Amino acid sequence: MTKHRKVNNLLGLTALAYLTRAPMHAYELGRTLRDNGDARSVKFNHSSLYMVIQQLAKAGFVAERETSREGQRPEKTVYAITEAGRLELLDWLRELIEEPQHEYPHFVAALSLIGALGPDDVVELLRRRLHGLAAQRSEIRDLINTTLAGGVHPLFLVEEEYRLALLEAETDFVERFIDNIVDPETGWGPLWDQFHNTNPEGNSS
Amino acid sequence: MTKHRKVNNLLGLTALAYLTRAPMHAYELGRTLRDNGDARSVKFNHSSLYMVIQQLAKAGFVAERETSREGQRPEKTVYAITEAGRLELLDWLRELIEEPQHEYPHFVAALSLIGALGPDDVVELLRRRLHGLAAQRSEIRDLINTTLAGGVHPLFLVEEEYRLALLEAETDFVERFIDNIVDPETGWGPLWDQFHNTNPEGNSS
DNA sequence: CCTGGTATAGTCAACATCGACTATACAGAG
DNA sequence: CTCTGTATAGTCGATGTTGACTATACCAGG
Repeated sequence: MTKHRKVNNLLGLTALAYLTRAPMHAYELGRTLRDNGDARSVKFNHSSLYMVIQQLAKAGFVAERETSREGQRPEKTVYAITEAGRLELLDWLRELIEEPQHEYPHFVAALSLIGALGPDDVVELLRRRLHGLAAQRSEIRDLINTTLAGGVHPLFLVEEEYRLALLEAETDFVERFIDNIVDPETGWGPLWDQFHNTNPEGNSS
Repeated sequence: MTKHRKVNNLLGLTALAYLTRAPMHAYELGRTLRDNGDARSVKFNHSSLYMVIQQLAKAGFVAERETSREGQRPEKTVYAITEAGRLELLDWLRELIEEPQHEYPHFVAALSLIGALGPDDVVELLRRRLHGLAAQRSEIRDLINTTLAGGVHPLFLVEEEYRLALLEAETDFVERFIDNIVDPETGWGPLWDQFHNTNPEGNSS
């Protein structure tokens, strides 16, 4: 049933997690997040961070600790997590792990409208996608290998392993899909072509 | 390189696709979308639709065709796709299929912060997730079976097949993850526990 | 005949997001 | 010693998204 959270932005979750380690100001949080590579897992936008922290403060999950300035630089406001914030973090994390969410990946949307393109066109595009997928996979594999080589426990790489698993599944899917289209015996090509030509807009119904 | 599109909302893409079949007004579009089951593939919100159509109109991808009213009901404005809109639709679809996008699923965010919870807790939550995943999978399988039984070509179900493939991959991943935690020989449990107790906030660095 | 639920059709204001901008400090190139 | 690029720290405004609201029509149950 996915609760209505006062702050409903995963950047907020990440902020709470970091603030349990130590009070920080917004910019520092952003930097840590980037350096830690968590920007790969959570959509991170510099200005969103300031907004999210305001929201967290308004909701009582973090509290302003002190504001200071060094020289002529802009003032910085340090925030600390509150007890309510700790509870929210744990509750939210538990929910995210416990309940699979219905999400809307771009590729799903594209697939649902794929009839608007012709089969030859699609096969070519899917082949290019396979290259992209291979690139992403090897990028992740490199990341994992070099990180593990640095002595980090695999627990801290689960999110990358997960991503990798999904990319592999997608690759398999795309390969099967291509086969389904081009198979000279049972391929969907001819039928699709026919449909596409009499009905060049596509999408079912 | 993902172009900056004037309308950057997949609901807009879907709207364009539907409008290639026939001019429609906003509400009708929404209904068709729901009845067609495309609301499962694209995040659909009643009021977003009106906004998106305005955007499409402003960008010149659709044009107001006529406005009419029946009885005392609100006026309805019928929109038709333009030539620019047709081109945009094809170009956009091609891009979505050709280039895998980096996305940010909720579960990835949760995994990246999972150290904030203890291993026993996590195992329990993951087991519950497995149930949820199984439910989602069988829901999709039912949908596919009944639709195919209705004589619909599998091409119009690729998006559900894709979703199913991802859910299966996720299931495998979660099962492996649980094993990695609980394995009495090599399991991460003890180490994780230790880490979690000396450092109850979690997250690497 | 009245009432509740739902389909029709759309608007609106609150809130969220994101790119662009401001402004200082500082290190290195030339 | 000036110039340029980058790190620091944050604000602002345009745009997007969402839930809640308005208002009519229509059908079924009691």
